[in-house]
Amino acid sequence: MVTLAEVAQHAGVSASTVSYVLSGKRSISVTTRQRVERSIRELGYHPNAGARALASSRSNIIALMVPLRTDMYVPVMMEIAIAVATTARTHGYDVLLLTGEEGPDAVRRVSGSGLADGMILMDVELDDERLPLLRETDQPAVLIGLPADTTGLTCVDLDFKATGALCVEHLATLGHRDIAVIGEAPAVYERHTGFAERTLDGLRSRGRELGLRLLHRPCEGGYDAMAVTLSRILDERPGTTGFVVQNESAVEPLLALLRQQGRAVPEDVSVVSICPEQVAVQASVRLTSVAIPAQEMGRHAVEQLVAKLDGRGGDEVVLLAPELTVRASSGPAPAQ
Amino acid sequence: MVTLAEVAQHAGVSASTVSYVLSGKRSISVTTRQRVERSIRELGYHPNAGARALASSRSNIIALMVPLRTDMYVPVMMEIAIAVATTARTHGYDVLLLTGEEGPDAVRRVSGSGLADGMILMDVELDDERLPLLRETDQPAVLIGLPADTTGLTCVDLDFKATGALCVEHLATLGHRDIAVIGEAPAVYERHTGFAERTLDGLRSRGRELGLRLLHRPCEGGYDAMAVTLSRILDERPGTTGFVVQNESAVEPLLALLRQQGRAVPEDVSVVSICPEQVAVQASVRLTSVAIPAQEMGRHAVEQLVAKLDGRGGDEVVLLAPELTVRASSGPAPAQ
DNA sequence: AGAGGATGTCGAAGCGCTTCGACAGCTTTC
DNA sequence: GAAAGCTGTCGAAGCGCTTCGACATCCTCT
Repeated sequence: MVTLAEVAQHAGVSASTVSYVLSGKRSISVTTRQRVERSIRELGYHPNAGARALASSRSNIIALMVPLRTDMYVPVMMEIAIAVATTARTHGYDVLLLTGEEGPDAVRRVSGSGLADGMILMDVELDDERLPLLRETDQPAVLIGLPADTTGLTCVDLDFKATGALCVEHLATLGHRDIAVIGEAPAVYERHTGFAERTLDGLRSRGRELGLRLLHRPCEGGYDAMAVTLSRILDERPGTTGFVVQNESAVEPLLALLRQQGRAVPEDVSVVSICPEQVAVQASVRLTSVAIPAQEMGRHAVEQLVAKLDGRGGDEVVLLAPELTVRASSGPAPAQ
Repeated sequence: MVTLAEVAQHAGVSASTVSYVLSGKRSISVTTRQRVERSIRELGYHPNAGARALASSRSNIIALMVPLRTDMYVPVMMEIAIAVATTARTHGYDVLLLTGEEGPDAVRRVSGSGLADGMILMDVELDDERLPLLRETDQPAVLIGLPADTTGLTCVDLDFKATGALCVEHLATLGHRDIAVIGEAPAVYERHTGFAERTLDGLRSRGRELGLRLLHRPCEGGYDAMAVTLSRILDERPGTTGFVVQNESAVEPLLALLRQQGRAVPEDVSVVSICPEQVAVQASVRLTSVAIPAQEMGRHAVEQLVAKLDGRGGDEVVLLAPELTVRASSGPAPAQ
């Protein structure tokens, strides 16, 4: 293993000079710099991460805490994780993958051991038990998701309230009056995951303003659960012509069931989905949807965190504006 | 930040004693150990990761390299990643998430900097460009997937050849003679991803033994691509009654199309899928399938790697035996 | 009783890096 | 032309831990 000292000797300079070439924290003459850089290349030198962390008390590592559960939004999580990892690299950071399993202790362990310089938490619940710890250890951190109390925290998320509003607006504009909302699994609401509630809030408040009739039903996803949910909805509100779906694994079953019942999409019924772009495009009917900007969220989170670590910028809540893309699943409401 | 020295002072012992309590590498009297452990708890001590890594040249970190591409098997990847992370924790390791973006350089960087003690590579291609590096730096590593040349490497994977064989056997047993194989996207084959080719190998060789007629077609997945692929298949082999599908995003479109054409599953046509359990269960027809044991693969990979790092065990290729679960999508071939 | 072996603890060296202060050799300034 | 200021480089200290050899003690054999 090549060390700084060996590089220094090879280049005929002192160790500190090599260090300054690497960090750029002091000015170095052009000739010296080039000599050192050449030695580094020739010897194939890579600074030892541990030594660096010890001496500088900076590990250049960001911890990413993903939920253990794999019951929802897996592709979104993955996309975020990958975006976090690649964005982090462009800022010189690596990413440590923590699962929710360890629970809040992970926060303590990571901040106590100096393993990571900061953390990004995904799947934040409204009243997340990791937050008190985060505040008390004042770990630089960024949340993906929005807890109930955001004071002193930096958060990044899609503006789900606006998303909900956007969906009903679109359907209202097309003339739909009776709208059913197929939501996430009941467990998601029980857990008080913020995004589900905020979406609902947006749907309802804008729906009320527009004078729509809204019916919200959580749904486990999958074909069977969707069948039950759908028939209940149609029993209760036979005039339903618009659907807003916020549950990836309910989308395709819903389309299949509607088709099966002879309800044509979008002629008889319009469907708007809140889901990743890929799902919307690959569905059996190309879906009018509000995309979940997973990459953006990951990127923003890293950038906020890096800014914090650099002493720039403070606590901020970044809500990304939703964008609705009209595709083949929504159209004018049928004449009464 | 609490240091070892502070703990030592608080407990009235030397620093080395505390270190030995922590590592268990020398015997310590019960009373001393308890005193030290108490101090650790009271002060909330966490060993500094950097210092530890520097002194011991062990970081207790495993690097996990996931593919950048998110075009296939995303939930599987995620499940593996999570299994890797949680299993690693039970062995005292953390996981560093590397994306394919950096390419082979990541191997150099990680092994050069001592950032990680070993690595796990996912999505290994038959002739993967990371392998020479792995061999030359002799990084302890485990591959998930099987390259062409496995000498000197430890690999973990599903036995895809046996998986292919199992699928055709099942269909043959039910009396199907004309079988179509819906494969991964053409790009996957072009990239020479081992698992796709091995599956095909298993399908073909067992199919030949059983005297079946096999037709293999790659497919992009999604509704439209599947529609084209299916109609081509049925043009060419109208008597096809069995389908083997190895492409998550083709499964549901296939079922929808068959339904639409009035071909009942499993009465007229049987479908066997190679996919994660969840997909099989949630499909509109519960699918007879060979599950991709993502968790198992992640767990095995970590265990192999940890064994290597502990100096136990050597190079080995672990192929997990496939298991076919019969569900509602396969049945006896229709009478001619 | 004294040699020899366990057992438990300590001191010190050193892992590879960053960073601070020092300083030699310049150039600028009045 | 001496004082003052830059620039570029170096030496040394120290980050917090592990680990090696040394050394008391206390047992256990003959």
